[in-house]
Amino acid sequence: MARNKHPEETINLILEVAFRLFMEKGYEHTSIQDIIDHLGGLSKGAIYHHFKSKEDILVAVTDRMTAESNQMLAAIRDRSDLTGREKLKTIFKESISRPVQNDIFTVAPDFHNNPKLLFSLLHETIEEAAPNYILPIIKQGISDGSIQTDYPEQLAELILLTANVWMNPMIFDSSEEESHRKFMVFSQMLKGLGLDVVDDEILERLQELTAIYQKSK
Amino acid sequence: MARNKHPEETINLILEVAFRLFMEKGYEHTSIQDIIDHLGGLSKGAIYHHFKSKEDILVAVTDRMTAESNQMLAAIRDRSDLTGREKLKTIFKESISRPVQNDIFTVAPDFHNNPKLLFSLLHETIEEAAPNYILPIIKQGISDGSIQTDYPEQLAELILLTANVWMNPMIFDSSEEESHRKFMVFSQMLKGLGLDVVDDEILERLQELTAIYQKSK
DNA sequence: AAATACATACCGGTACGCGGTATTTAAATG
DNA sequence: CATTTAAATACCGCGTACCGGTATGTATTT
Repeated sequence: MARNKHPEETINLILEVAFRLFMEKGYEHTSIQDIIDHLGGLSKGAIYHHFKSKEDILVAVTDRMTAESNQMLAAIRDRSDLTGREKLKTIFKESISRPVQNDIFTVAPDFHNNPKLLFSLLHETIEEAAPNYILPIIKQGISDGSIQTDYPEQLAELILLTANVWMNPMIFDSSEEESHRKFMVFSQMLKGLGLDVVDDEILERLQELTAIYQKSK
Repeated sequence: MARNKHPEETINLILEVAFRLFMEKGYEHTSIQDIIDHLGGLSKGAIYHHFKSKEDILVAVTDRMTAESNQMLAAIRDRSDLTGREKLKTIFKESISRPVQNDIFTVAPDFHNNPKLLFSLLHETIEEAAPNYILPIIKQGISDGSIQTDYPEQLAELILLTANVWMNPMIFDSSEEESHRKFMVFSQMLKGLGLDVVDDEILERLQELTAIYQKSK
């Protein structure tokens, strides 16, 4: 295949194909050859020119998956018109109406056979998203008096772990009712931790979303 | 090597070797040949006679890992001299003094390079341990009035997810101080969910254990 | 001319299949 | 009860297909 004047297109192609295959067959059951076969003429050399390993592709894929959501988190974090508590509330509303991974919901992936991808996401959640996005907001909330806690770091982790993993219907398949009950426990938990950020509007939107996901399966 | 009259001994040997290697080097970096080399003369044929795949060995290994802990949970669940809340309290005490996977703490495995094993454990926790052991106890607690909740299933899941995954120093490497802070948030969370089961004795033991784990690394 | 974007041929290692053999177990026979 | 026999089981180890990754070559762009 002829050399591409815009290599980023090649990179994007590789990532799109890899993403789709990782979702369909799982990371471990997707071979480099599988990816090549769906690249439309490109070869192994192309892949290993742009990525140094298969694992490197996985990291790039997960980065891509979380990029959109992270941008949203960063934007809210950097606003100056909201208290910490209001920012958290905004995040919950946003992540429900425009769910964490928009593309993903159309693919309906199966995390059950994708331990490596799941782990990658888990890692991203705890090591990146929690300290970089949620933690600053909680700290601000402590300063402006809208949040009370002695353990901001742990709170940030626990919130994201619960929200992004436990309540994630792609990871733990839940019926609409179960999802709702999880959310009730979640909001009760937050209240118990001094974070009263869930209102009725959020609750309604969540139920709608879960219904949509169920139908797409 | 001569044929063993008691094949279960061979199976046990394979599982013990596999367990150790999976812990030391991770599942993915342990080859079948590695296992064979530590089997004392047994061959590839022996392995594939008793197990149908490498993955099959992993499943058997994780089953073994959780068996001990599950026995403890079942024993407490079936006692008739305790309220639901007291049972939960007992479980926390037990799982701290004799931690979930006793062997593991002496091996100090690296879950960071073991996504498959981690996933296995996660799955076991949510799909088996929570509904079969914690849930009945919570339900009893509701009956005998020692626990109040409208969402017993979700509570069981959340408790175990938090305790077995988030607070697991093998999964999320924490300093002694961080572990302590996690535990404070955990107990605060339980309190907020209507489960006041953590006392000072439990707290002390946890700190001791974390210190031991830190030193063995 | 130098750097970049790919292609191709190749390497060591992997999980696993499979034909074959030795041993044990159980049933049939004397 | 003793012996033979048939079948099931435990194990061997080479062969195979495939895997991720590398080294090197070639065409295109800058």
